[in-house]
Amino acid sequence: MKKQKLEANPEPTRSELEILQVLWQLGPSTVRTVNDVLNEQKREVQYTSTLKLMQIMVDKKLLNRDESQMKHVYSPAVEEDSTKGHLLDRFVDTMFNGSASSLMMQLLGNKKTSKKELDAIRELLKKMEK
Amino acid sequence: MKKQKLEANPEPTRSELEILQVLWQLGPSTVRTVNDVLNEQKREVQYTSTLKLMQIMVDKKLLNRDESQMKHVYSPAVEEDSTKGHLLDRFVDTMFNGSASSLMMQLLGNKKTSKKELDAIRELLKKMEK
DNA sequence: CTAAAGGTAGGAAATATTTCGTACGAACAA
DNA sequence: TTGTTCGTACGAAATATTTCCTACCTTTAG
Repeated sequence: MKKQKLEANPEPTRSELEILQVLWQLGPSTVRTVNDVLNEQKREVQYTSTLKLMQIMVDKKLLNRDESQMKHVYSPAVEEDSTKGHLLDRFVDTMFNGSASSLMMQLLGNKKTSKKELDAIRELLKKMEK
Repeated sequence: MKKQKLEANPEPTRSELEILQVLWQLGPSTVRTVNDVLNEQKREVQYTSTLKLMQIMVDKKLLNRDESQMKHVYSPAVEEDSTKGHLLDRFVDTMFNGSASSLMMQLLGNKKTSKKELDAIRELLKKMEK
């Protein structure tokens, strides 16, 4: 890789997103912690792989790093809601031509969307009415 | 690339998805047609790049190719709904921990989701009741 | 017939992403 | 002190994705 595009908001890759999820959930954490969680919840991965990825993410401004301790402490540099919102937007755009209701149709057509989920969604819409 | 994972349903990459979109929309088409649409609607790309990608997609069983004519005619080998459904599932899983209503919240929090979209979604839910 | 236009095939290169080996320093237990 | 454990840094390799150059064939206009 010669040069990264130097975007204002570089999009996290899939693996980077996994790391962000962990940090959004746990708050500021060490590489060790993140790596443990990944191995528990996601997939097997070596410590140094996770380390490297998190270092890259600091370069990309996706994470902040507190180096005051020997064990560096990493925290998200991007907000959860806006990041997910942005990714969702792009997803809707590319997959459903920008139509949120098309996406809903897909969702509702899925067996995997439970009745409980549907009720929650109805609740949401009711609240929006007001 | 040594060996592709040989999955039953290889996931289309971003570029592959663009091509699938075109073919889902237009139906069976030549490389020339697909390439023209991509350059119009998406981004500048050389003819042979699109060709190569579509050839790869045939290998991956994402596309079918009719070689009976000199101008090969490509068509989707995967169904639009199930493909999008699958990708949506994974998206919900990785981004919203499997919660479709969380995704909805994001969507509703977005300015970009118009009133018209919301109405359409309500319609959908109403239909589901029955 | 000949040249130009347009098609496919194949491989190499460019780019992006992910993984990990190695080196080396600090902390800590014995 | 000494060696084991746990940390970071760096670079390279492995993998995946994307782009395009080159060769060569077929069709078509002249």
